[in-house]
Amino acid sequence: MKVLIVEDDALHRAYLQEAVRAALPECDSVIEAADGAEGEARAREEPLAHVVMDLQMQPRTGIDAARTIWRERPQTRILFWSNYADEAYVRGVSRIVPPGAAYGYVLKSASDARLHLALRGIFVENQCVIDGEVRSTQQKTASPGAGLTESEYEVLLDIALGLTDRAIAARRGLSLRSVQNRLQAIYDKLDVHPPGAPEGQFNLRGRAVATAILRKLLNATALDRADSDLADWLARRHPPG
Amino acid sequence: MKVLIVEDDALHRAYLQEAVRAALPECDSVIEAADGAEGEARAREEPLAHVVMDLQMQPRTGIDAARTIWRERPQTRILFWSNYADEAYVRGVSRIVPPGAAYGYVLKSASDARLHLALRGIFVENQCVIDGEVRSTQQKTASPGAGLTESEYEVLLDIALGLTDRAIAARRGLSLRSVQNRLQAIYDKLDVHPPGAPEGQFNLRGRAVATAILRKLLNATALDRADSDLADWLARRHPPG
DNA sequence: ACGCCGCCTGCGGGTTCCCGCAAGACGCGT
DNA sequence: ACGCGTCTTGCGGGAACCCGCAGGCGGCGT
Repeated sequence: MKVLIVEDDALHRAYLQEAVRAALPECDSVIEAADGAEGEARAREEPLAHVVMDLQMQPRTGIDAARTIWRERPQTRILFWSNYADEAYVRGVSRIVPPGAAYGYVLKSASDARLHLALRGIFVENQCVIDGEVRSTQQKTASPGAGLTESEYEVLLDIALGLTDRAIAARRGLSLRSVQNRLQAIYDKLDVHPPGAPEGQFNLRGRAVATAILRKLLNATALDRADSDLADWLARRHPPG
Repeated sequence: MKVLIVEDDALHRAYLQEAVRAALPECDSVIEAADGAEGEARAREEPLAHVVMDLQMQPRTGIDAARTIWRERPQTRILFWSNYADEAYVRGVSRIVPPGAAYGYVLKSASDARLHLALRGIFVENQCVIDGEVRSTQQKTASPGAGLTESEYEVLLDIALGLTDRAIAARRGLSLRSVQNRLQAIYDKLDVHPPGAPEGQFNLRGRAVATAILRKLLNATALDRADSDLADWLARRHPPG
């Protein structure tokens, strides 16, 4: 068995190397990559079916790398190893995992034992191993009470990018009023309406984005990706010239 | 000489311990703390004049800890050791460093040699040691051409929090129009005006926040702090009841 | 078929935002 | 004192936003 480690922090990389060798005696070769792009290249070179992946890397993130790896070989088993369980990350991962694939999500703050179990569970037993904390935020997004719909989440990204209602309507193929309906649903679910403060204190649109960021529903990398997508779409609509 | 290390990641803490012992043979005792609150406590217990401080910690950040340490003993020398050179962090540090104090800002991606030099420069030679990358973003904020004024930055935080123009005016003691002037200056400096896209594509207010985040001018922790400040202010204005 | 429920859509109006114009206020150099 | 630049404030209007109301679809249980 070969294992690929993609992680930009040298200390963490060394620690992972150690942990993999300890947990997987059947592993005869460990390959390291220091960022997303290098990780994709290594995975392409030789048939690697086992990857440990950091999420926050520059400029290509772990999600970017995982997406291309899974696109080429959906059976690859990937263990995501991250500092945070932000909803933005969890959503990002959920969106790209191929049907039936085994993967894992373990926090860097987890104990050696937890990491050990996850490595064996995913790479040997073909299970999905998700840290409890991650699992709970995962469930929050699915519950229909709170938790935004996928389409509401898209609109949330759009207002976070600073698009007008009209632009969102054009982009998502909706009427203006439908966009505003989604917005009201978002305001409602994010509980933006002033609790004790007088009316008119908040710009709901702005406040929604702020609370989304404060609740880790949005983060800088998610915004970054959304902004590139938007740039692409704009370029297609108004070809350069 | 005693040195205090405040860092939540165990691996990085161990690495720092090693680096301090290697660079400072005159250091006879190294004390460790795993978060901001513990760091403040340790610094208070014994007269510690030399601190290495991580910035991103939960729940009390390195900036929080440094502020209280410096408030009690302004002569303390602090080396900030962080993953990023986000303008939000750099601004946060600049705001709290006491006049004449020696401090440093080194990135975690720096080489052992750079860290070594910084440790000796700050703790022994009483110099300020700022990584080049950090220095350049520091200068960007000072140049009057680009770079937001302190007061513009405040207003930027306010709109990022979702306040209305009127609320900002009340909070900052300005007229409505002045707030809008600041906003226009922000829109101008952040280059929010549609480059090729047709007018009406963007909600300038929202777009300004988005580009500020994309350019690392704002980040989640800065927003978090601003939101607490806002909550305090609201509580003072509308006492609970 | 019928009613119910959810989502999409148009209309209307009250509020907020964006910004050009112009009149003070303050500091600063000559 | 004078002129100049920067900052502040008021006014006004066009655009965008927030949202209640009402009608039109499509699915689902009885």
